[in-house]
This record gives sequence, C-alpha cells and structure tokens, in this order.
Amino acid sequence: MNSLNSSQRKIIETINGPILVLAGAGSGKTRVITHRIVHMIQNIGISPSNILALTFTKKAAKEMKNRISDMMMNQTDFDQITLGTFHSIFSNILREESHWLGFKSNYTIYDHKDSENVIKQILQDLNLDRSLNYKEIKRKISEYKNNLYGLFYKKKLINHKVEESITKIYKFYTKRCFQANALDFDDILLHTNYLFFYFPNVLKKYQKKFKYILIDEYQDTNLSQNTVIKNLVSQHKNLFVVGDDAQSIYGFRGAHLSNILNFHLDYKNAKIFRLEQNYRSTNYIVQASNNIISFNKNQILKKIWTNNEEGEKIKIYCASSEEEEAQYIACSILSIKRKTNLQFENFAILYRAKIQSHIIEYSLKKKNIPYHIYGSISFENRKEIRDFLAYLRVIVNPNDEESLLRILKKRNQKTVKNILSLSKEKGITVYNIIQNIENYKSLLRINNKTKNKFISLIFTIEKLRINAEQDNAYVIAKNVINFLTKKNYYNYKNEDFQSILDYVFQYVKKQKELKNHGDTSLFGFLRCFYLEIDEDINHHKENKVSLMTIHLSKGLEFSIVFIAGLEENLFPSKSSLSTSFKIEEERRLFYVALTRAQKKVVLTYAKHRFIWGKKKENTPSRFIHEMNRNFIDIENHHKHILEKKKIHSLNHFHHVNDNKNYENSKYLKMKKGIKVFHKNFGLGIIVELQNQNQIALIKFQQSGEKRIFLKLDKLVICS
DNA sequence: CGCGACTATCTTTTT
DNA sequence: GATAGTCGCG
Repeated sequence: MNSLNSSQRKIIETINGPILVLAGAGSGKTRVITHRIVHMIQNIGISPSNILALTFTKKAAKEMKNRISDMMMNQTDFDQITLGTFHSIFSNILREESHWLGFKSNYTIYDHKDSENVIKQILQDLNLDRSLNYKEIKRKISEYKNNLYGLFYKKKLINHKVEESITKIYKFYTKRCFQANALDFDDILLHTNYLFFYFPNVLKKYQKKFKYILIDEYQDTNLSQNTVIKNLVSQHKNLFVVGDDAQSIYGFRGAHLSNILNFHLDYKNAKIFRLEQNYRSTNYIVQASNNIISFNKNQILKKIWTNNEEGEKIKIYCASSEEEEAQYIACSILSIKRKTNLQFENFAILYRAKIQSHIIEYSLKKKNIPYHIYGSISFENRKEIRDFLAYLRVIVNPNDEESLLRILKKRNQKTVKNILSLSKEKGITVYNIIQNIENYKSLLRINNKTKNKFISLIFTIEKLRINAEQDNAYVIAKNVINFLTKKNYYNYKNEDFQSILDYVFQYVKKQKELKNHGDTSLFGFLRCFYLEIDEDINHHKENKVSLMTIHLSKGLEFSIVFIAGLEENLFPSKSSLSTSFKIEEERRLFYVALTRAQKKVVLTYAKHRFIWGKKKENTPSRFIHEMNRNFIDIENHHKHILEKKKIHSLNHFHHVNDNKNYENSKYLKMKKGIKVFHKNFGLGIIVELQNQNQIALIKFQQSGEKRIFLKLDKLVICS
C-alpha cells in the first residue's frame, strides 16, 4: 500500500457503489485494480468467492492473476476469486446453466473458421454464394449479436435488402449451431444475456454470488458484455471499472466508447476518479502522445503528465523498402544495446498487421538477435492440430457437425455429401446416420467396402468416447494421437503433436493441483484451449526482443519501442480510411503504441513495400505528420547501417515538411471561411486552421465537422 | 474417385 | 504470397 500515491490509495479504499476510474496510459491502472482486490480481501474481509474480476484478453487475465497471487502468497483461498476474460467466465456459467436455455453442457465452441464454414454451407444450400461474401456475413452476424439485435431491438433486423438476406442466413446459422450444440465466441455473451433476461431466478443466484465486480479496460466493452454486467450489478451496485477512452481499440468487436462516456448515466451516484500521472514514460513520450490523441474529436479531455525525465526525442526513420526498414530496426537494437545496459527483453517491435512480422523476423535472425513473436504459433491454424481437435470435439459432442465433417472429409467426399443432404432431409444428425449406416446403405448407394470404412471409424470414436467418461483429457489426447499416427488415413508423426500434447498435460496437471474441483475432463480442456490458453506464456521472461501487433501490446511496457510500417494504407489501415470514426480508432491505436515505451520510441516507415506480391509506393502515415515537431528527431542518414542504398532512401518525410516547399504550396491559400470540396465528404467551409495551417477544421454540409490534413486529403477550392 | 494444377480473393486487429 | 475452392486428368 505504501507504494501507491494518494489518489491511487483513495480509489482502492472506496469499496462500495459504482466507481469509474479514468486512468491514462502508464498511470498504474493494473496496480490499482490488483491492490484493490487484495485490500478488499485482506483488510475489509470480503470473501474472495464474492469477487468477480473481468478482463478482455487472456494476457491481461493471466497478468492480473499472477500479480494477485504474488501479493497474496500465504493466502490460500485466492483461487476462489472468479477472475478471467468475459468469455472464459461466462462460458463456465453457461456450462452450469445450459439446461435453462435448452442446450447441453457438453457444447462445442466454434472458432472463426468453424463459423465461416457453417456460413459457407448455408450460402451453398440457399444458392446465394455469388452475391454475398461469407466473411462479411460473419462480421455482420457478429455485429448483430454483440449489439443484441433481436433480443432488445427487434426492429433493427429489417432494414435494407442486404440486411434481410443476412437476417435469413443469421437464422439458419443459429439453427445449425443449436443442432450442433455449438456456441461461437459471441454466443457466449449472447446466451448469458438470454439466461439473465429470461430466467430471473438464475440471475439472482449470480447477483448474490458476485457482490463485487471489477472490470479492467472498460472502454473495450460492447453492448452485450455491458448488459450482462448491468444485470449482475443491479442489486448491490458494487461495480468498479477502470478504463481509458483514449485506448479503445476494439471497435471491430463492437466495443463502444459510449459505455465509458455514459457510465455516470447508467449508474447514478457513480464516483469518478482520474489517474493522470504517468509513471511509465519520459516527458517527451508523454507530450508527444498527448499531442497525437488531441487530434481526435471524440474523447474525454485529460491532462496526462509526468515527473519523469525529459528523455530523448522520438526518432523517425524513413526506409526505402520494408527490408531496409527491418534491417534498420535490427541494427538499431544492437547499437542501442551496445550503448546502454539494456537487455533484449527491454525491446519491442510493434506493428499494425501480423503480416509485417515476417520480414522483421528475417532480419533479426540474420543478426542473431533472439526474439519472440507473440500470437504467432496459432495452433488453431495448423492442419494437424485442427484434425486432432476435431476428434476431441466429436468425442465430447458427437453433434459437433463441423468437426465430424472435417474427420469424414478425409474419406469419401461424395458419400459425405450424400450423408449430409440425407441428414438435412430426414432431420437426423450426421453422427446418427453413420451409426446406423447399415439402414441407409441403399439410400446412400454405397458398397460394403465404403460402409465398413465408416463403421470402423465410428467404432473408434465410440470406443474413445466410452473411455472418456473416466479418463482425463491427457489420456484421451494420447489415444487420439495414437490413432492419428497409425497411418491408416493420416501421415502424421508423433512429434507433430508434441507441443499440443504438452498443453494437455500442463492443463491436467494444473487442474489436479487445485484444491476443490479441478476439471480434468476433455470438455474442460477444450474450453480452456479456446478461451484461456495463452500460447505465449512460456516465453514471457526469456531474454528476447518482443514482436507483436499493437493490439496485443496493450497493457505492456518496454524500455525501447519500435513502431514499424507507419504508412498510409497500412497504419492507418486501408479499410479505416473511409470514415473519420475509424481513423480515430487507428489514432488511438497509435496512441497505445506510443505509450508502451518507457525511454525511447522509434517510428519507421518504408517508401516501398510489397503487398500481394506487388511493389507499392506508400506515403508516410498521417500520424507522422501529426507529430509535433518539437518532440521528434528525423534521421535521414543511414550512417553506419547501409552503405549502398543511401541515394534511394532520400527522406521523403523531410521533403514533405520542407518549409520552403510548404510556403510556396497552394495550401497557404486555405483560409478561414473558404468553401472547399472534399472527395469523400463533399462541400464544406473552413472553420479554423490549426497546427501551423497544416490542419483545417471544416464544416461539411453532409457529414458535419471534420479535421482534414491539408497535405493528405485533396481539397478543391470552390469560392 | 482422388490428386494436382489453376484462379480468385484476400489481411486489420481478439475472444 | 498464401490459401481455399474449382476443374480436369490419370
């Protein structure tokens, strides 16, 4: 407690009622939430089992768990705290309460690919496959679910023609998932909403249990999550949320700023605290990131400040290509490391899109720099792992059609197709048809050889299933791997599965160590696999440079941070350019990236980059232009790094910002009151010029007030 | 009936 | 450049 400042302490000691903490980056947000939990248990005497603590990412949940367990070393009942991601916690509750909603507790969790496959099939069945794109539909359905359309907002479902067909697909999709006894990620929250909405007695039970609810990164909640919480706290009103509107970066998942902006309306008498002192970064970094976020119109005004040293200016480097950019980063790491006493683990390389990691990885490898790419293993994308999981899933839930089809497709495709249509026609599950394949032999027009293939398969699965009732997940996993490596149908080797088998082993071991009721079942493992396992855990403390997307970096800090690929179309991403709302989210993402750094930030961009096998020329990101010049340091000589390429990498940025050029340009003609035309927003009038006339605040007839960067957005003067 | 070559589309970001 | 889906050949 002594390590906290007075405002932090005050927040921790206010226990009851709704509380919102607006916490800037690096202000000790996680410390506050973890200390508060410990204080509640150790000093106030609140029972750990009455506490519910929620996060959004697995990493954040893990981090919080570790910190609390460190602080409560000798306290034995700390694992009674319900702590985890929204999805993980509520999937557990749904397992307990599934009977109310009419599905079975052994449900399967459908991941993205599963959902997409279901949608593809529906499109085929409905003969719609040409007009609509399955990814778009997936996104829409997700949007519907996250916004609870249909539960509270029935009207919204009938809008345009497109929406109508999507609604239709949505219904089929729901039906299929129900028949397969499967939930997708969004369903976990949606069904919890159904549960609490239609079964008040169940809601009451959990209201009674969770007397104190804490939520980290509250700005990332979507309506579905927020509604679950609203219901849970409606009795005791002890809700403690921490968030920073400037770090809201999950809009694509339905997160909406309004949840944090309207907190005081949703919860009357809410106490609002602010944490504005940054303990993490140098003054230059704090100032520069404040400056960047000020370009957003939608924000709560905050004054983030620091007592830390001034530090170094933010470095900007223009590379000729993505290769050279990567080389520059690798060389910089080595040279900074030589000059300081920093270790590799103090460095992070952040990027907008996962795809950028390849080339950086390559250059680090060449220089023998140890690194770890977070979020890269992605088990669920590996073919053999998906095959393996398909068996596990069918063993737990034979109605899991996606998995069953995956297994069957290795065999006779045509027969599988026939089985599928027969299943639809008769309303019998695929699994049941195969179980009784003898009866359908003539309908399916198959010979004895084919028939026997299917029979032997189902026999194997059934054998595994019967054992599954007593065996733990590890035993079953080993059996499945034995089967897969026996070469009957697959060419897999044992070592293909070593890593996943390790995870199963770890899982079972950990469950056995738990005092009360560890869940060593196969279902438990699968649930954990999809909702809890963080594949990067093991790499956390090794001395390696961290590579990750900015999204993954949230909540972390590093001495030195490189942010790569600051180019228009990449960061901000191409698909965000169309609306100012999306651009603002990109800018918040950039803000998150900047504020990860303690000592130093290096921004890099490349003039050329290969995209889809084609060389493309990119202009520097608008975010680079937005950087206040007092805080930046432009490196335009490559000095010790590349001898040859000097000529090619003339600094583009320097060019654009050359003062003389700038004064001669037509942009100077931009004045207050001038009528202009913008290709996206139409006609407007300049209200104000900002940042040395680089930015115009324009009131558009159609789309309202917007900030336009004069060098990037082409404006035509109309008056 | 299964496999290999060809082409269309794709990339944000996470649970 | 990578992957999924389609088509044609053996």
